[in-house]
Amino acid sequence: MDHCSTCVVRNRAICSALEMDEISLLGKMGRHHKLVAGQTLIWEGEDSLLVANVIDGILKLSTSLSDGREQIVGVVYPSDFIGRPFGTRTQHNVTALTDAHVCTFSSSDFDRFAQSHPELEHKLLERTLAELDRTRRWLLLLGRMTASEKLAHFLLDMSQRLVRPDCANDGPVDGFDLPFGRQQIADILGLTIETVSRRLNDFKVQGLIAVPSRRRIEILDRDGLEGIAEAA
Amino acid sequence: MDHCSTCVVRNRAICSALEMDEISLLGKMGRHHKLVAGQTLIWEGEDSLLVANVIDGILKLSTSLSDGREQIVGVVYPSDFIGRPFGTRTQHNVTALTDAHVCTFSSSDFDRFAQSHPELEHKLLERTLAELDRTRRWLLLLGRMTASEKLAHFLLDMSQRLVRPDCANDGPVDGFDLPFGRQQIADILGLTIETVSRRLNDFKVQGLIAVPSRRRIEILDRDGLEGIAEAA
DNA sequence: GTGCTGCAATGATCCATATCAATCCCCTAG
DNA sequence: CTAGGGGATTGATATGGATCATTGCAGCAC
Repeated sequence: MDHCSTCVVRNRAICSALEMDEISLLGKMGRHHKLVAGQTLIWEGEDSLLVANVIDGILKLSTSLSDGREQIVGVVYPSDFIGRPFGTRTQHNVTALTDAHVCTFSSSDFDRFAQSHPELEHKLLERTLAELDRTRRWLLLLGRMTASEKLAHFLLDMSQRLVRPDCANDGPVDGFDLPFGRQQIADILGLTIETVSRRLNDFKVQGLIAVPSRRRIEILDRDGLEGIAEAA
Repeated sequence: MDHCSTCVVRNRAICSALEMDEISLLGKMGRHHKLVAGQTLIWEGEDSLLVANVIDGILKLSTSLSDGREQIVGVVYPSDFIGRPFGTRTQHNVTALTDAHVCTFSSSDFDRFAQSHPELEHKLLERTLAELDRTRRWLLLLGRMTASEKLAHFLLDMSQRLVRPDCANDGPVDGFDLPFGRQQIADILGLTIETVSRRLNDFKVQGLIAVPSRRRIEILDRDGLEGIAEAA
């Protein structure tokens, strides 16, 4: 597969510290993949050592127990990295939630490139530290919050994340389309579909949100929601 | 405060990629602190930009809600790093669980040093990636496991982590002293003290463990515990 | 239109864990 | 020795969310 010019261009955002010809070098090493919604890129326990860069679309990282209980452990957006460089196997499934484009690298190619480009490693470190912080806040949510608090947090978080990429990014939006079905929301928050549905309905009744269609959410009373989400 | 030779020596473990004189340079920038059990090094929301390296002892990272509910989001062992370099504030409390020694650096000093020592950044990246994986597995535990499963996992995890530093590290040990009280176990697992106590007692009755004193645990039937902890 | 199919909403009931309330058991001070 | 105190255990009860079952509804094929 030839190198993909989209990857080359998009990698610019991530490798902004590198000069142009090095960016295209990285781009040439990558392979471009189209994923359809629901398609899994990496399986938990699979031994393909793969690293990727999301060009477009939204993906989930998930792990599950043998009896089918599933927990989503991360949601990945355009320009984010996927996978585990430096010789360790990826620990979770990576599945596209929407149609998506990714640029994959063999872990060893990427490692070699990264080792000789400290600026890239630095960026990666900053991102990883930020992701770790986000994941730790998520622990608080899963371990100590009620269903309503979880959902309020989730909706407020989504309103900040799901800004349309084509528009100027100026803060949270009050109406957005979730890339998740109810089951996935449940798997993010450690709840069941039914509880998600009921608490969402509570919010509707209380006039905090409107749900004009299955996946569409409109926040009507942001302060009210924040009141439920409470203090950090 | 003078630079601390212990820090210089211990930093060797972390900065093994660096030559000796650079290690002592880093050591010289650090300040050595003694912490007593229960003492808090960094408060959530405090604006001290601080980074540290644990020399000795065990510390917890925790966040809490305004009404007092607390979640431990990380446990830190000797040689681990604490804090958030590169300009972001630490997001959680850092509290010593045992008496501890740490070597602190001002975030800006550390950043400057790290930027010019890619080997250090690389190590830090590897550690951060590993910690992220561990934290994501913890999400599964908090979101989808029952109290018994949580506790079984916890005990098995402890038996691997709490190898005595003075002994050869050859795998998990079946008897160990927890550095946590019941409340802290509860705050790690997202449970209440009472539930921790009861499930622990179940394990005792089932002959899986013995609890000769408050903080001591002896694993009598490892396979049995693993059966409860189930599949990943 | 009719019927199917898959998700979401609603309802009824159950149960694991939280909550509230006593003890109990070291451990230390005197 | 006794007394006091903080953590841990144990007990009784409440409840949030899970579970099981049904119904509703939008999209699509025919």
